[in-house]
Amino acid sequence: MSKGTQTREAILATSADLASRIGLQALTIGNLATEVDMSKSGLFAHFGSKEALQVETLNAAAERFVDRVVRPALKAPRGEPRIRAVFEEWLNWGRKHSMKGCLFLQSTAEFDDQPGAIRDVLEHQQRAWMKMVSGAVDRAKTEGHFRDDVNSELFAFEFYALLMGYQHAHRMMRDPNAETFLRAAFDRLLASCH
Amino acid sequence: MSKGTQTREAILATSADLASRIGLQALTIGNLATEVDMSKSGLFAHFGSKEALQVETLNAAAERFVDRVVRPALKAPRGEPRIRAVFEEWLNWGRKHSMKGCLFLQSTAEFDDQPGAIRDVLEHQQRAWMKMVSGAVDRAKTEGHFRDDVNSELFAFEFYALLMGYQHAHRMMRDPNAETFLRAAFDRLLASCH
DNA sequence: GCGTGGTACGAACGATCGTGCTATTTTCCT
DNA sequence: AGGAAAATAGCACGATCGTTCGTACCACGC
Repeated sequence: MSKGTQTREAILATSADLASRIGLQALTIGNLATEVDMSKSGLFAHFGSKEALQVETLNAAAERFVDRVVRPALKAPRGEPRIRAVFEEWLNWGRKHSMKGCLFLQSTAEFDDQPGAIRDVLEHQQRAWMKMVSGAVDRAKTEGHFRDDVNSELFAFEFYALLMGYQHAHRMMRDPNAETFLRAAFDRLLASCH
Repeated sequence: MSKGTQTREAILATSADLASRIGLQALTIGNLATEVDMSKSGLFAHFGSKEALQVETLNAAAERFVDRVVRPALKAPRGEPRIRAVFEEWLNWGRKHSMKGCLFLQSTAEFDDQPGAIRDVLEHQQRAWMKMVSGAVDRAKTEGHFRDDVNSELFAFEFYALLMGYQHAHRMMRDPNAETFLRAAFDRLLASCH
């Protein structure tokens, strides 16, 4: 790996980190440069514009998300087990970034009202994620794990809602029961599909 | 009402409006002053600091929220009807601010990682809201609408999660089924309490 | 091992940030 | 109606924003 792409990846990792704490808008080239111990201009040269930096931060983070959440879950058998695996991997991933919050949820809230390249990337990512979940539900139906009349898109909606609710309870309210509640609600959701 | 508090309220209304679009951090005294057609310094004099402006924006918005969502719902009979009323009023309130997003959900995502006065205010508001919901559930239990073993805090968790999920589906994904999904999930939640 | 191109830096730009000060205007009470 | 008080504006400040430019360095293929 050339020196260029090497520092580039280091920048993007730190950027995702910082952005998930302070937000993708509040991220500035100056404080990011300080964080990675580079000059503003040296860092800037890698991306050409702040918006490009933001977009690439999201894309790089999404790649890592797929690597650490989606891909591992694919090792579970199709259908319901895989859905449970996605759920567990997501939780694990959240624990790793222990207290740093989810960049996607944060950015989504920030940019849902601001048309532009960033919003477009986010919407595309979210759509892929939702499709992945509803696809897994469809498979669970054909495998016979779920009833035939289960609405897979509705499932994805509720599933995503629970994850958002968990983040809120965990990070904003510091509710020690957050995970317990999440699991209870998730179990109830699964049970409703049998 | 004196001139001062009058412009002050106008500022706070516009501020909540603007903040719910671009975020509470991205809100600047300059663009807010332009929006309300005042000078930067004239506006600034009302609050003394940006943080105070942000805090008061949240508090003023919370007052309006109580006026337009919580208070009207109190006219419904205690218990389950009131819970349904809160749900409907929340949806109505969202429709009024048609496409402007929820300031509280947005700000919560922005500040859940940033200790300070703003986070404190948000946490306090969220806690009051959750307590209001779980309190209504408790009442529904004593009224006999809900089973005795319903966990009111878990209900509040799921309820809030659904509202967040709806906002996400509606605003980020522009999903035309968002409301349908929300209602279906809410009905399922209620049904699980009978 | 040398040259070339990719990589990083320092300085500077105009703009805007939040925040003071000092006038000036407007409101409100007697 | 007049005068104190409140409200608003004007101007300036240091800091920082994203971005540009010229230049130095360092890596790496020949």
